Amino acid sequence: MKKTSIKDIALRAGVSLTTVSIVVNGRAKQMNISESMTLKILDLAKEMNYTPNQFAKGLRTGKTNTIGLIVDDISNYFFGNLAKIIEEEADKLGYTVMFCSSENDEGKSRNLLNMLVDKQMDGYIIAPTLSMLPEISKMIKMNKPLVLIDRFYEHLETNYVIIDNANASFEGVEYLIKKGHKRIVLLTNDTEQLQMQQRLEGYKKGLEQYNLPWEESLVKKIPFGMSKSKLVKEIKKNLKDVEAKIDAIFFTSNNLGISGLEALRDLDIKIPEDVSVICFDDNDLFRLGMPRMTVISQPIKALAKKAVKTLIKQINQEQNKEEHIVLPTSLIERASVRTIS
Amino acid sequence: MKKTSIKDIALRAGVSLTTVSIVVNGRAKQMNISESMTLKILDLAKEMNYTPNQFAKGLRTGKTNTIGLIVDDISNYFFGNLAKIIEEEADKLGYTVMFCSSENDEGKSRNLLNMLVDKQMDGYIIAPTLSMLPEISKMIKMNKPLVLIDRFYEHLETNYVIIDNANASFEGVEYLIKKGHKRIVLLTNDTEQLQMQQRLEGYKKGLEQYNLPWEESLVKKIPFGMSKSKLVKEIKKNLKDVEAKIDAIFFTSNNLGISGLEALRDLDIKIPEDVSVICFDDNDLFRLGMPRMTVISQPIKALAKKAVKTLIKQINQEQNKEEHIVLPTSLIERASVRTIS
DNA sequence: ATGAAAGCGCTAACAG
DNA sequence: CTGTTAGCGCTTTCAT
Repeated sequence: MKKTSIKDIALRAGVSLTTVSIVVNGRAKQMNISESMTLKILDLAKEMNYTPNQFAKGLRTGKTNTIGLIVDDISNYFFGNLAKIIEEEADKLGYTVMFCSSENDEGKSRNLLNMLVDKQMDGYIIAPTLSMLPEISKMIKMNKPLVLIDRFYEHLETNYVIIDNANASFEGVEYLIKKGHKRIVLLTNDTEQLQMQQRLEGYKKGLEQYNLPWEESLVKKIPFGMSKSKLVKEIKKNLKDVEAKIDAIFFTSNNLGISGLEALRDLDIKIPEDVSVICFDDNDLFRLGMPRMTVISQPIKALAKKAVKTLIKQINQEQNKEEHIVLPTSLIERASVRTIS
Repeated sequence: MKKTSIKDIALRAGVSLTTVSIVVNGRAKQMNISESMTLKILDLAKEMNYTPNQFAKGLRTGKTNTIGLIVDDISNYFFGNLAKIIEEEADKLGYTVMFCSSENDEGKSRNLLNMLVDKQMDGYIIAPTLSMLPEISKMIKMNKPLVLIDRFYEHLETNYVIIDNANASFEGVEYLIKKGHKRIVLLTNDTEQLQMQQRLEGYKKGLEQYNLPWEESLVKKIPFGMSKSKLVKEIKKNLKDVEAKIDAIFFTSNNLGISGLEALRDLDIKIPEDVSVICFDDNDLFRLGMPRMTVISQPIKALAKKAVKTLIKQINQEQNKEEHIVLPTSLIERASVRTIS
């Protein structure tokens, strides 16, 4: 049982391919096809269970109605939710989404990109890793619709939608300081990625503004891309030597926070009695774990919606210059920070 | 700057399209193309940055090297991880994955299915909702490679890979009973989906085997597809009337467990002092929340791998009959169940 | 050992 | 108002 094609319909309707093509593409009216013929063809199409062959269509028109999405890790809370909403939004506009996880793997990232370009997505939403820069530049030169999300490259002219990382981080540190914390560990990743740099900036600025000394030893940089169990070990190692002399820890990501909690538990350090904790990103564990975490929450829904909207605008060539969208975060106060008097 | 095609290469190499096609598809040897020509073409292809046009290829061969994956919700812990591993495995075998979330929405599910079929995936991995049955039957009749995951239809001959739900649930109940619990609430979804039915069966069998009375009022069925906040409310409502007279609660899914914990906290019911708790599925909250949850963990990795393997086998027509794969779960003992003496 | 040509299903320019 | 035709890029059969 083969798929019915436009030809089959034309044959049975006794008209030409063109007529059928026009009708099934909903352009009967503007092409002045007779009502009766239109109806007849539509009926036939339904009866014969016609669906257009996307390859032929794509080959002909170059459009796929598909957008490619590359994130670090689809199983991660932040990206999973992002992906979900992007899919929902895209769906509303008649697009489907092809997801890929880059796994923060240099090689894989670039392959993915090439593969997606191969498959001729109509556009791309990408949480870029550093190694993607050459590929992404190339795509921009080729005029591929593209929006970066969560992070961007400083010297690349392109659409992006991100959060105000530096300010978010500043607010976190400020909050801790106002609660009387002085010695604050920033537990972050050892990466050049801009968003992490900016979170570090915000931390510095916070200390500065409140005349707290900058101490190199309080900034702990963990290598990127470790397995969960390794990460826990690494955090423990980093925490051990400062443990006794700190007031608070600021985890700069979801993953760091989750493994950080595990590490603290293993070390039998109590939150917030022994040390206050604040995390970037929110999730079920932070929301409901004990104690409930005070977090800096990203506007996931808004990020996703803006990204899709911007991309589609670009695809439809309704955009005249790059959009740089920076969304605010919100600090959600819960129970992981004590007051020091 | 247009994409280079096989034609461009042929032109510059001074040979025909055919020769180029053969070479770039790695069939030079078996077609006896001269070594020098092969090399020349390959070099040219690289230099000109050739990548095949997937539409043309697809149109011609009918293959896409893409598999479609439909899950309830990509942002859910279980499905997110499943999706990630499926993608990894597929990638190893040269396939890419197109994900969609069905949102458990009857209408959307069927649209998705049709859309994926439209896009001519080479095969499909589906966590089916009940409403998909007609579409899925149709696909099977059309001989589309297909494997169901997480659940299946009892009377449909098809590949599936699932866990032994009834036994998993039985083991959970047995564990509680052996710890001295007698009045066990099963908090589950109000759905016909087979896996939930089987979890109910397992619960019943557990009670039976240990001569505990079956009480209708201890089985709480929550409607499917609620928002998180509604779900919490609903669980609270269901728990209130039995609260004082129960020993333990068995949540039959990730989502129910998460919102269940929130509900219990709101009601100020302490785990495990006031009530013991056990959950289906594992996640960061269960693993690290307070108290750490005793759970029935699904072998996500194995499920994903088996699903991909089975599907690819079917795509390659190396399969002679349906595979029904049932994987065991494991009970992870943590701290949410007390011993009653 | 290589080339010519047909055709996959569809769209759009042009013709009538 | 509808039909004819060319061509998107690729693979494959058949011919040489």
